[in-house]
Amino acid sequence: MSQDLILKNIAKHIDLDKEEETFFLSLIKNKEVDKKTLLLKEGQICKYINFVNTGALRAFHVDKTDKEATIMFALQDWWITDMYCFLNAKPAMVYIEAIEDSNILQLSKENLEKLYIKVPKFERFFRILMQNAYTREQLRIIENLTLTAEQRYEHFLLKYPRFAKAVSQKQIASYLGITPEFLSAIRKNKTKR
Amino acid sequence: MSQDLILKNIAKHIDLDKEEETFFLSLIKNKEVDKKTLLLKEGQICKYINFVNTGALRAFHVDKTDKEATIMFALQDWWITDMYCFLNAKPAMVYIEAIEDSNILQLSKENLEKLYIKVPKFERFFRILMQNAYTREQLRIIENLTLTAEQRYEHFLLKYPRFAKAVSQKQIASYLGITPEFLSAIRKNKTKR
DNA sequence: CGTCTATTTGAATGTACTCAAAAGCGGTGG
DNA sequence: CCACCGCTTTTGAGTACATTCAAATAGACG
Repeated sequence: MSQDLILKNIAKHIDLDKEEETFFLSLIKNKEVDKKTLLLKEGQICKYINFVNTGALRAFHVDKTDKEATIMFALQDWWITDMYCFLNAKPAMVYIEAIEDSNILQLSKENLEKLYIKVPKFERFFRILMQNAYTREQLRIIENLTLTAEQRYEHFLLKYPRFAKAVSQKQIASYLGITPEFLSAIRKNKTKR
Repeated sequence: MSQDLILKNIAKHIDLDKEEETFFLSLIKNKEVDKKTLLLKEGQICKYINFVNTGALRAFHVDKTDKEATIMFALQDWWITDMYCFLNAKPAMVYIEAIEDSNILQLSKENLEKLYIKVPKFERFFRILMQNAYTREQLRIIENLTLTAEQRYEHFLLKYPRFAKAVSQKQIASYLGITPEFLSAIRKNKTKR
């Protein structure tokens, strides 16, 4: 339940003094969740941005035909939320699920606004976070547009070896935008060569 | 060559006083480009973030097999750059091209850093810009993962009617991640019904 | 141990691509 | 003003990539 990790995460981009650290921590809610718990369901208001202190989360969208699309995984030291709905206080389009027993640190929209007012440096912190998220997603789009499923799977393994170990094939398939059956076929072909 | 538009664009998210406006404008470079001019080529250092004052730009990636993937269009009042390379001073992965005669306002990385120091409110402005870009790309990924090409085309027309008028079918196809031939077939099917 | 879910396998199908060729369209120069 | 050029769009046939459905097998967990 230590809060070292989140402070270190913040220190990557901005410097806080003791008082600012204390204020920030006072705004954070600590939450223990078991594997398979849903932190957010479609249609709910997304109140929090979540920092993974320990464990792992997954954000996914479910369409009318019950097809899942994994939007992102978040392992230790990652931030995750349904950003659109968090920012605009709209009903969530995605589910966020614990894929392991996890310890999550939550920052609410209201507290984030307080934080921006009292410690404007956090504008910078979240700017950098958003920049990184944006460029990551942009790269993912390029890959989705130009690569075959097999190539995307290769890239995924190279870029996110931590994810590849932590999550099921079914979930990887839904991140890549293919069926579990086809991912299985891809893996079979790979070993054959 | 007026700078009203960019100031209005900024005023959507933060309030500047006269002095701050003047300082901001002093950092901006004005550029007129003809249709088909490349503002950025793959491999170059991406020095600027571009604001479209008049005209239209397109960012696209070209893979080993010469296949183009359009990353984004930017019409009047939009910001566009190769964000990853702009931020990290890396060689660009994308081309940015004028798809009409355009008037572009450019802000360099160095000047942006100056701006952050002298007018920290801009941290907020670009945070919001990045947030919006991020959530937009995330939505695009969900659509790419769950919808067929025809559905994606429908959404594109609904969401970006301005784009649909300004750009060629070939470019729309490369934004949707399909071949021009297949987009042509989709359009044929649509009218048939 | 039994149950539930994940993964694999294979056949049939559908979606989108490649290649080639024709038709359309816009700009440029004579 | 028209003829020509280059590029975009259309069309169609053949093919490749990826899905669906069903069933068998393997793993995880209480």
